[in-house]
Amino acid sequence: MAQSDTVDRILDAAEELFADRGFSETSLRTITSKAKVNLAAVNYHFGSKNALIHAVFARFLTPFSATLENAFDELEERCSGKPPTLNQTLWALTESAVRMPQRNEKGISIFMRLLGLAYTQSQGHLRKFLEQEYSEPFSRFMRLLKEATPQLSSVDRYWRIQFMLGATAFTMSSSDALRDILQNKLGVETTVQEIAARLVPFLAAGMQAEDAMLIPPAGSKVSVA
Amino acid sequence: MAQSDTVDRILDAAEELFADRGFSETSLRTITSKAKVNLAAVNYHFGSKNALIHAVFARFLTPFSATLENAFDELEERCSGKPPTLNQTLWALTESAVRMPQRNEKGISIFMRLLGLAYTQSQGHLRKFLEQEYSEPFSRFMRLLKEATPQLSSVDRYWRIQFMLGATAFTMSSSDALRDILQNKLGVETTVQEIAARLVPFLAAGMQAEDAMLIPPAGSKVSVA
DNA sequence: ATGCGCTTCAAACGTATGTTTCAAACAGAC
DNA sequence: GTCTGTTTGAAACATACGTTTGAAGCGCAT
Repeated sequence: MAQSDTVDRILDAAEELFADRGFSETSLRTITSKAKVNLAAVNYHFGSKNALIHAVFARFLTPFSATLENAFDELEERCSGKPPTLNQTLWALTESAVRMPQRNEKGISIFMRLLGLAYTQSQGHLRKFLEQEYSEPFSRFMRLLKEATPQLSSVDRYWRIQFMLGATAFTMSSSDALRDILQNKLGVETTVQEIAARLVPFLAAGMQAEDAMLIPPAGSKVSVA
Repeated sequence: MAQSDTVDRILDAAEELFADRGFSETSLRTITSKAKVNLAAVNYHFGSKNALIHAVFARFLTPFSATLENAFDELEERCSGKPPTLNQTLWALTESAVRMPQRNEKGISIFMRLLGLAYTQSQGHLRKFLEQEYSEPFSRFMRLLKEATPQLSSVDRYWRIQFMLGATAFTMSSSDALRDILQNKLGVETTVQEIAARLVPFLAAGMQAEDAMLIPPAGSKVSVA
């Protein structure tokens, strides 16, 4: 090993194990054992377990962030002034995720699962890290969404964006389990790309839903057609 | 304390702490300290930490399950034979959740957050427990959804239901935080009921979206209107 | 008052975790 | 070959966890 692939082996093992079980549920000993490196190597190369978690995210988020910026650049250029549509914006995001160079066949699935975990499990340090490092493409995505849905009030748009994030993060964070269930129940194989392809129309339709009743039916009975 | 409110104090503390941080991240010592009971009380009254987790879920899921069954009964009776619409079904669920008697003002938020955790964090034992104990109302909800969306394929419906669950669980699980952000950014007050009122149309629209492309546009460029 | 379940309590147990230590192994420059 | 800075190795460290223990406390029927 010329200049030590220890770091990469640790990152590979950690990435997969984190995606499988979450962060607190994955011990350094499990990681180093899977990576076939010494236990102390993690603290030697990364400093701490939290720093390792950051490194795992940085390794795929940094190139993804760049890819995404390029996709947004192309999109805005192609639209030459006119704001891109909602579908275009969502697809730009999806394509960037799907087309990321993957280390292995599970790459995109792990990628999504980690993103979901980042949202649902982040205990402070990770959230801070992600906000500080990757706020720019996130802000840009928000701006594009705003321009693509001028008919929405700020409040409506705010909540619907939350709904979109929720559906995405939640689905992706357990997509392996969900895929297994589907496989057993209906005998259908599903790729992450197909899930994404189903998700985008769902999100776009929800985002552009007619503004319905703001207050639920007064009585305890439901009477909405 | 006539017949010991220790059990309830433990359940209250555990419920809130679990919702805040997740299961592995919440220690029995934190729970018993917040509940102001002895550490051994958990194992004495519940047997184990996993059993405590089950008890926390059972305490709110059992009455909710009953409320939901009633709501579905009423709904189907009112429709007298005809399958209820998607909106009606979603509203029945929403109303049941919102109208559940809450132990405190954070009740519904904790309720949702725990449901989200159950989905994303469940390490086997919890999932098994929930599937065994509450499969009936869940199946019934699924059946109603199926009848309300006959135009969807089984696979499409399956994934869109996951999207709905995700948007709901995710949004509700952090609705306190999200409400605060909205309050600060746009100066708007929002109740959980209003969030639900915005969520249902979003979900209904997504659920009934036109079946769009199943495979993303072939080239690297996005070209969907 | 006594005895009997049930509950609480402080303390300990065994195990697992993240982290540190320090000597050994190693690679490359001279 | 020898030295030097870097990386690995086995072992230990301190801490936190879930769980168990056995004595003390309590309410209550007798």
